[in-house]
Amino acid sequence: MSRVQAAIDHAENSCKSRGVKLTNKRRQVLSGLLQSHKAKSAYELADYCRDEFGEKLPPMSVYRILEFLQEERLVHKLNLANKYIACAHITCDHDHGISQFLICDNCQTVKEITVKKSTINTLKRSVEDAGFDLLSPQMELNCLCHDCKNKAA
Amino acid sequence: MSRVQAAIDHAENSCKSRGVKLTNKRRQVLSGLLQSHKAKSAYELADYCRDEFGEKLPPMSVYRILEFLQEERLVHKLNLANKYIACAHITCDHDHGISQFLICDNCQTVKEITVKKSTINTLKRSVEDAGFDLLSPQMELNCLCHDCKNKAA
DNA sequence: CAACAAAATGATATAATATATCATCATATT
DNA sequence: AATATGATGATATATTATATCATTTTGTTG
Repeated sequence: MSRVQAAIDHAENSCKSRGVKLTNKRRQVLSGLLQSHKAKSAYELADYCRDEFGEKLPPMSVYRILEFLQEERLVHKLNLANKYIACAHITCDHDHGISQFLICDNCQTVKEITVKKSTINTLKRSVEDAGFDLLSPQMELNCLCHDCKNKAA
Repeated sequence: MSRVQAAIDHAENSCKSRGVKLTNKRRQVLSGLLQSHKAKSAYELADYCRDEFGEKLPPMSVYRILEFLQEERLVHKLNLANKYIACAHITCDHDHGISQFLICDNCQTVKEITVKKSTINTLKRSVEDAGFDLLSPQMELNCLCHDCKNKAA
């Protein structure tokens, strides 16, 4: 079974157990995101669904679906580029921690990594020292992936 | 001398020593950002200049000016909200490190703090372990400031 | 099953953010 | 003054996002 299919199956189960529905359109949008290692905009996803599944999906619907998928923790929004990407941990059953997104400045490949608990705690402390409570940290880090680095050299 | 004026004076000098000009319009946009502890959009800054200085400043010019100010490290873009904020370290002469932006979800106040070298190094290592080189990390953290927290309680 | 309620999606309009491009104005330098 | 460079204006348009009302689909209940 493909990586994409496995992720979709997991998402299906996760939704079922949370009492919400992973409808056909939602599955299509999710698979559009799972397909690639680059983030996609809502409009790109609308195009993808039209081209891939022959279904006209208005951008408005895509936005609603993305909102749903984010609530179900299946998708993240990358604010750096105003695009969306599938959560890398769909197939993990356990609730994962705080994510960092490494975005290659050159090829736009995105990699999601999880930070250590201790680093998070350090962070939390410095935030609290500054008079704030951390709600939902999400770091988007401008990087150069080693593939691109090597090509450039 | 006011905090705003002090910052503008510093910016002035910094630009001079870098061989670029802090023009009138650029100064106006910068002062619009220095004025508040909340981030402002390019269009809000255009309005601000019109209202405050009676100068019609087209959004296109604001974007160019913001680009200039970012290059001169006087201004940051907050991607979380697609808004802009003055650098908190304009009046420090030394080059500051990597910034975290704490954004209150409730009142939109932004506070810029600098992370410790050791935390940065930890971060760098985990990024490199994942096959990426860190270019310019900027963390924008969704927070609740203690003022709002106390009011809510 | 019919009737109703709730959830999902469609359609349309419009707002907000951002970029591309060419024209004009201001300022330095010779 | 002539010219070059940098800054700004004007305009068009692209891109991302939200608001709102209509329609369709699905689920529940009598």
